[in-house]
Amino acid sequence: MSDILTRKLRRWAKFDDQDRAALDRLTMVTRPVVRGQHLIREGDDPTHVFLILEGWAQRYKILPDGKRQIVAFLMPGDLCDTHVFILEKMDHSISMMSEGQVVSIPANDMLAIIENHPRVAQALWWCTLVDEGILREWLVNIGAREAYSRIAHLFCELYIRAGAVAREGNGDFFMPLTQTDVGEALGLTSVHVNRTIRALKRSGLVDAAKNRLLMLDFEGLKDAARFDSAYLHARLVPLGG
Amino acid sequence: MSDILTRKLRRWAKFDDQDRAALDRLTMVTRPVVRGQHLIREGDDPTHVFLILEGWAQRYKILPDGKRQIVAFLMPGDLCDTHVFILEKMDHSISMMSEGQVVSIPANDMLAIIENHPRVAQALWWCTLVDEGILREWLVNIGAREAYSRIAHLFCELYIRAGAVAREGNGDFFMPLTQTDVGEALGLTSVHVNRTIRALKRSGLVDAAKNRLLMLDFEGLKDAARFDSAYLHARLVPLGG
DNA sequence: CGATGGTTTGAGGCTATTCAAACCCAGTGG
DNA sequence: CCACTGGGTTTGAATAGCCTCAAACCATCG
Repeated sequence: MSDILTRKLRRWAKFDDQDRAALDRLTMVTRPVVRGQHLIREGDDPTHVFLILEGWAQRYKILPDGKRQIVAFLMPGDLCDTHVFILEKMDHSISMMSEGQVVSIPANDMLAIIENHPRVAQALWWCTLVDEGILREWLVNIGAREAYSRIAHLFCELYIRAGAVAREGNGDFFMPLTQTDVGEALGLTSVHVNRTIRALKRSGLVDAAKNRLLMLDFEGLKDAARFDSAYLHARLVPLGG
Repeated sequence: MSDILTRKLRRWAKFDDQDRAALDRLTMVTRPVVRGQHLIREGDDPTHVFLILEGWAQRYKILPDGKRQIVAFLMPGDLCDTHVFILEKMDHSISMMSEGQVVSIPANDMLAIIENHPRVAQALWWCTLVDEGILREWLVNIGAREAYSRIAHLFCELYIRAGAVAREGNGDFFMPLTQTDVGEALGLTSVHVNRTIRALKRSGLVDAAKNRLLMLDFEGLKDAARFDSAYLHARLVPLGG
């Protein structure tokens, strides 16, 4: 189960046995985490990189007036800030949205693998670029789409990133977001998110249960969102197994 | 003038003569560009990295319905997508907002310098991280602030990034954005941007002329924006000379 | 001097917010 | 086993912020 990183990175680079071994060594010591637990906080001095093995996390900032803006969702296989330890201080926080398992990788180990395993370094670059692409698309989503398509777009992205497209036939997948979370990610109030999600349900596009989202009509949802998965780059090709 | 990159990167790493020489070699051949000219377009296969020497550029995406969302402003010293050539296809376009000078750096030269000059590589990483931080802050800005403080926030960022804080005593600096640009960057209509900017003027915080912004009360503007420059990291320390 | 691109202004309408309360469900403890 | 609690969802009514459409204005430029 903890070779999830290798499996993810392998999409973007051919690794030899040494690469794989080095990656495996990183992910030896896992640590259970509970819902709400912080991996790191704004203002902290980052000394470790986190790898999510199980569960979802959120990256967010808090404004002086108490408002919260979520700027990313992290799911199994995602690395938090591969190179953030270059900076002095975290400018945001990361907390778990569900229970799960994570690995804390010391900065030095990370640096070492980057120096000694160019193919791994390249794959990590790739991840960073994809993350940046997601950030840009979020900007487009919040800046240029209205609530209905905005929420639809987020659901499409999460569906694909969670790898649920090909895996589970029925379209039901783990998605531990509250409506408040959705609002804080998309710049909407939870009240409006509620009303809009029911509109999506009424249209027969999705349904929801606690911690689960049910894709009833993925094509319809993509339509509503004007969703174009190009920005996720190769992510959407799971090539299962 | 074309040592602007070296000067910028020097903030984050100590270079030796070879580092400096390698950087200088990159920026030998400059190319004049006019306002509106594209450096690269969505869908293109990126083979070069661009360095802006003079003038401002914008990074943007176009939606199916024709709406445009600007996701970044680039100014002298900024590199466009240091590693984007790892990806197959551009997922956005970059065009000049004013005339200027740029350098096109072949991907291979870029790769070579990263491999052979670890200090330069590290400084480039730093730039990428800062760019990502800016992207996150834009998300917060669009998602969680109302028009008045949102525009104020953008102006604060541009003022600092343009290096105008310390340099020009009077607070007047080059800023080639139309009100439409501001709107497309912040998720507002140009009409509303117009009204809001006049409100900022009425409050005595800024004034504007063609291609110029005049900071009348930077402290007041920061207040209005709840601006905290931490996300720009070391950028704001110009250490002139 | 007309053309063009950008700014300004007005009026009306819609989207999303605010505030407030009710509701539902799962977990907890008496 | 039922009352209680707390987090999350749902609903309503009133309002604010921002948008749409439309037109006028202004400066610059060939």
